[in-house]
Order: sequence, then structure tokens, then C-alpha cells
Amino acid sequence: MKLLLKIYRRLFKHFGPQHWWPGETVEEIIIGAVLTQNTNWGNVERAIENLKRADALSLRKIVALEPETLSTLIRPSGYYNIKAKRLWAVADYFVRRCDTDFSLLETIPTDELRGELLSVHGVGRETADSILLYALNRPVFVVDAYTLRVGRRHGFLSEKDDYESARALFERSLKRDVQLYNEYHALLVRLGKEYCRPRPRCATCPIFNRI
DNA sequence: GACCAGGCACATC
DNA sequence: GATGTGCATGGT
Repeated sequence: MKLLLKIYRRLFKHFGPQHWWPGETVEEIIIGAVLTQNTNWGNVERAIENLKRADALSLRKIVALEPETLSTLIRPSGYYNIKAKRLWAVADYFVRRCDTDFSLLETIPTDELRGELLSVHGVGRETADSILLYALNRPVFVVDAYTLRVGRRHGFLSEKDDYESARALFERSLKRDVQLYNEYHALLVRLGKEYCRPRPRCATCPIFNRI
């Protein structure tokens, strides 16, 4: 069996399903994908809670907010001035593109949609791919800091691997499956948080030591 | 107090 | 194309 599938099965057996993305609606997932950039998810939840209380947890509401109001609401998620601009740009894109009726995007090829997202200010590869996979159910493998750290430390990625080469490895090693990509990424984050931290280095990884 | 957290744009070489 | 820097809150 392929190594990456074997690793997935071990992770799943050890941790169980992770129930990602932790968001109630498509729009909440998109908003969270921007707010979580280089930021602890707990802080993102506070920001989302603020938006909810202000009845502004929707892309249409966000484009209508004053910049200062938006940055104040999302303040707990950090980088709030920058993220206010990014979140507004993403909201503006989806409002213009489909008026937040996401079913209208279903006929657009994934690569094309990815290109559009990457052209939006504040949307890089991980944010684009998180939106594609978790909000729009496209089979794109999301790479992040955890993926690279786990992969390099345990030898299935090299130091020279970057975002795109890591994504290519996962996508050619696994069947093209939204649910599999969803769960796998979430499990890698879980492993990265609990065991595969920057320091101290984990001496007894419960997953990889037994492969 | 240091380190970390589900990145990105921009400047500079 | 590679590398460095600013952005900021809140938990450990």
C-alpha cells in the first residue's frame, strides 16, 4: 500500500474523525479561512463570534461595513487591519462573482476557480485551497505549515519541497476525494498540534514510530 | 518573557 | 526565484 495512505489510516485510527471545517455555513468557512492566517483558531472563534453578534457573519454584510468597523470586530484574530482589507476583498469577490449563490460556481473548473481566488488580494495558496476544499467541496489537497513540518520531519517530504510540490505529492498518491483530503489535512494538523511541535521535538511519535 | 499559532504582500537583492 | 520583514492578538 502507498505510504501516504498508510499514514492516513494510522492517523485516522489514532485520532478518529476531526469534523472539519469547524464552521456552520459556507460563508463562515470562507471567513474563517482568511482570519486563521498564521493565527490560532481560538482567536478566530472570538472574531467570528463578534461578527455573529454584530449580525455581520455574511459576505454581503461584510462588504457593506466600514473598514474601521470591520477591523474592530475581527480584532481578536490578530493582524486586524490587514485582515479587514483581505476579508473585504474576498467578500467583494464572491458577491461580484456569484452574489454568494455558490451553486453558480459549480460549473467552473477547479483550476480556473483557484486562479481567480489567487488573484484576490490576501488570498494565497493555502487560503485559496482551504476555500476550495472546505467551502466549495473541490478535491484540492490543502498544505500548510503543519503538513510541511510533519512531512519533512518524518521523511516523506524533503527540505526542498514547497507548497506546490507537497500538494502534487498528496494529489498523485491519493485518490481524488474531497472527504479524504478533508480528513487527512485535519489529521495532519491534529498530529502537528499534539506531537509534532516545533519544540520540543517529539521523541515518541505515536504514529510514525510504528510505520 | 519567549514562543507559538491552520499566511500573505511587498521590498530588495 | 530566493530571502527578509511587517502585521497583532491571545494561549502556553
